[in-house]
Amino acid sequence: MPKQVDHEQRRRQISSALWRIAARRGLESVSMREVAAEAGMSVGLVQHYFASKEEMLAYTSTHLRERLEQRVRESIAALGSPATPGQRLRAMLVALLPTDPDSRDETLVGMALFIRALNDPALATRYRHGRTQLTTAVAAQLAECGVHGDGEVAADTLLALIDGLASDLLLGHHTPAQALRVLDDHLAKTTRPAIG
Amino acid sequence: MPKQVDHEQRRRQISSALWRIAARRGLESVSMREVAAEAGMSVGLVQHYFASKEEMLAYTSTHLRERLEQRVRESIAALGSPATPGQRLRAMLVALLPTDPDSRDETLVGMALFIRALNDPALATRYRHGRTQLTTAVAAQLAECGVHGDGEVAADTLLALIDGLASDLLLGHHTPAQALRVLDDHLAKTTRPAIG
DNA sequence: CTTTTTGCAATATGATTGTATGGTAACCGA
DNA sequence: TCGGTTACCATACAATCATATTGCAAAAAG
Repeated sequence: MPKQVDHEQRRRQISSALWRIAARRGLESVSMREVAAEAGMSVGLVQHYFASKEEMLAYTSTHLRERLEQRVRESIAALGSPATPGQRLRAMLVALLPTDPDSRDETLVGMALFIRALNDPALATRYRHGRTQLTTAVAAQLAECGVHGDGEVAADTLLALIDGLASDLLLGHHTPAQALRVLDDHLAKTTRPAIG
Repeated sequence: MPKQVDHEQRRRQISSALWRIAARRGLESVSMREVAAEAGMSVGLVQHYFASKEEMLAYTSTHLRERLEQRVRESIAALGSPATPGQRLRAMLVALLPTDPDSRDETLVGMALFIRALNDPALATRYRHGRTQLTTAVAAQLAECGVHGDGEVAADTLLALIDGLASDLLLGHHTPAQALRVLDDHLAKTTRPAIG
């Protein structure tokens, strides 16, 4: 057989082509042919790595999620070692916002896939688990900040706020600076009394 | 000609068929044939009232927006005449949340159309204007509550929160009761000191 | 050496898409 | 009553879709 190939890398390569198309022209423009062309390969090869379009979209969905988690980790790590819990919380939340072209594309496609998943119970369940994970992670950071009251409600509040700000950023209703102002304003009012 | 027909009513009827399909099986399942079948008419008749699919989607988008504004008005009106500014603000925000099957369907389709609009500059501009209108309206209600600080930031915070809560409701991460708890918690912390 | 197996492409298939066209029947204004 | 307009349907059309099939060349396995 021809030189052995890294399956996972090929899948990522195809998936990247997919969300480049989806980001530029929408999920509805994603077809086997378009993806193959963008990835610079034949339709048959795309089929070789993904049995169906559905499988390709599902893979992209988890791939995007992994990249998101990585961005969060990197954002926290970039703070350096002497960082306060409050700084880590903020870094985490900011990393969830689409503030540069790359994250903008990822968020845009992620939202399109999310909406799509709402009409499919199985997919929706996966997103629901992911969403619960996020709440848990944010609540943990909040606990380290020593906030008073129900940490889970506070975490859900923050994540809902982030989700809305993300939409506003994609729409162009906010600039990144404006979105950060809204976020910081909220953080100041809700966590500052406890952080001191 | 056959008995004169109310064009606007026909358009609404077709548009309703469209978002019934979109809510149940997603925007990607919306086709001329499906819409015609759901509306109980021929494809040709749908074409008679909408020159293109794009026009049909655009109409649905503004139709949904009108219904949203109407829900907000009704929600405020339902308070009765002796209502505090704080109650009016809350009624307005709650009306934006998908808390029953009908509003759930509308929000779901509205979000799908929103994501779609992000890849079309002209449509995005319309949504941006609508979003700005909302901020203005909420800021006005906030002003009546006599809040301190930047009313526009507070309004944008509230609307971003609502948007995120709407997503969480659609996903099933929150029940309506949970979403209201998050909203009320936030309102208490941000407006109560001023309302007294 | 064969003999598989594997990466990859070309093409076939049948369904579905948005839209265009041609028609029929009903009703209005003249 | 008659030309013209309108509501509506059936169907045709070319494009595009996801997927299945076939084939071939390269390299690993025997």
